[in-house]
Amino acid sequence: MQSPASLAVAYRANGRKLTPQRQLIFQLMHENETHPTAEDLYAQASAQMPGISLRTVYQTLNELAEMGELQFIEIGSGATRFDPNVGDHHHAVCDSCGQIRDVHVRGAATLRPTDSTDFVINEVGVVFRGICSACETSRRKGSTQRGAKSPVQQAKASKK
Amino acid sequence: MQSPASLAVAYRANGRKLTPQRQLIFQLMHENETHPTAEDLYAQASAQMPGISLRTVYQTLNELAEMGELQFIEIGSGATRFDPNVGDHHHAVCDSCGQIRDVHVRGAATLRPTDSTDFVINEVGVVFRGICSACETSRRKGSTQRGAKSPVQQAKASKK
DNA sequence: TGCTAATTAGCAAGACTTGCAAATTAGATC
DNA sequence: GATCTAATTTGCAAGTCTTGCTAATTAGCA
Ligand SMILES: [Mn+2]
Ligand SMILES: [Mn+2]
Ligand SMILES: [Zn+2]
Ligand SMILES: [Zn+2]
Repeated sequence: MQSPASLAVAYRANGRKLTPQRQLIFQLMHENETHPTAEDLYAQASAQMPGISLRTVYQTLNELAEMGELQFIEIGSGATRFDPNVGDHHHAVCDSCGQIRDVHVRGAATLRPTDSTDFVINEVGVVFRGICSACETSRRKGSTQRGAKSPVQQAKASKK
Repeated sequence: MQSPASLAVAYRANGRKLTPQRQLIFQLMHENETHPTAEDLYAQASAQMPGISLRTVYQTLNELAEMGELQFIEIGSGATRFDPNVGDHHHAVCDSCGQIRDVHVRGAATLRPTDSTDFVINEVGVVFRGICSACETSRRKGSTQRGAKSPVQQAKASKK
């Protein structure tokens, strides 16, 4: 699934209706590479469809996830991020700006624990945490780099 | 840091006090292999120290994280789970019961994205999702296994 | 053109976590 | 041991994110 055309098919297959709201959200989500939050999407959707509700955005995202059209990503920075790319890929998270970018990792799919052999693995996810080039650059230019905080701590601190 | 003895040192080093609450939480956390939530810990702590507040549990966990004594784990199932093990290890999450177990993965630390080379990596995390042996067993005994839901969907559904 | 089940919008409420301020206390000082 | 004070704990209000509920609306079908 990638084209809006087959979106109708996917929805019908699930006994669901193809509403303007659903079409818009699906479209916005595929135009967006940033792994946005529901709120992010809501803002974008509102611009093109004034009156659309945040509730509908959440509902649609949940449906699409159920239909296997997208995945949720939780990096512990508050709101859930969503990802229209359900193919084989992984993520690099910048601990400074929170950006999540797609990355590919050779051999990731075949990684296995050296212990816990009695566990049926359905999925392997790799997450890299670090600093993106943009943040690294601005950081060198004398920004106040304080003592190291864990990614989570940082995420939580930035909420304030 | 592992022993309660050095806990005092760690706290002092940070200009902090060694309170009974902090000692208890630290102890409980090291006795616990389940990657419990703050609420889980609060329940355990309350048993031994009636009157301790949930607020204090959260506060202490945050402090310990800042001090590098523990890490937070977010698997998208609601509450944050905490992990007293800050050493090199990874996790296997059961999509059925939510259990998180520690696993080791050979070569995980040296994994690198094949793309995004302009990213300074501080940490590599691997998460396996699947079904634990306990769930797999009970599942075979005719339990009602419904259609596949994503891990997150399942986590959210189980909240209701 | 009507019918009806599905969907939307709006708002209340739930789950988890943090802010705040008054009361308490660990640890230093005398 | 008694005193002092900054740090800590509590309790509760409030914040953030997400979902429950239901009246009004609408897509898709006859
Ligand atoms: Mn992605
Ligand atoms: Mn662990
Ligand atoms: Zn960055
Ligand atoms: Zn299980």
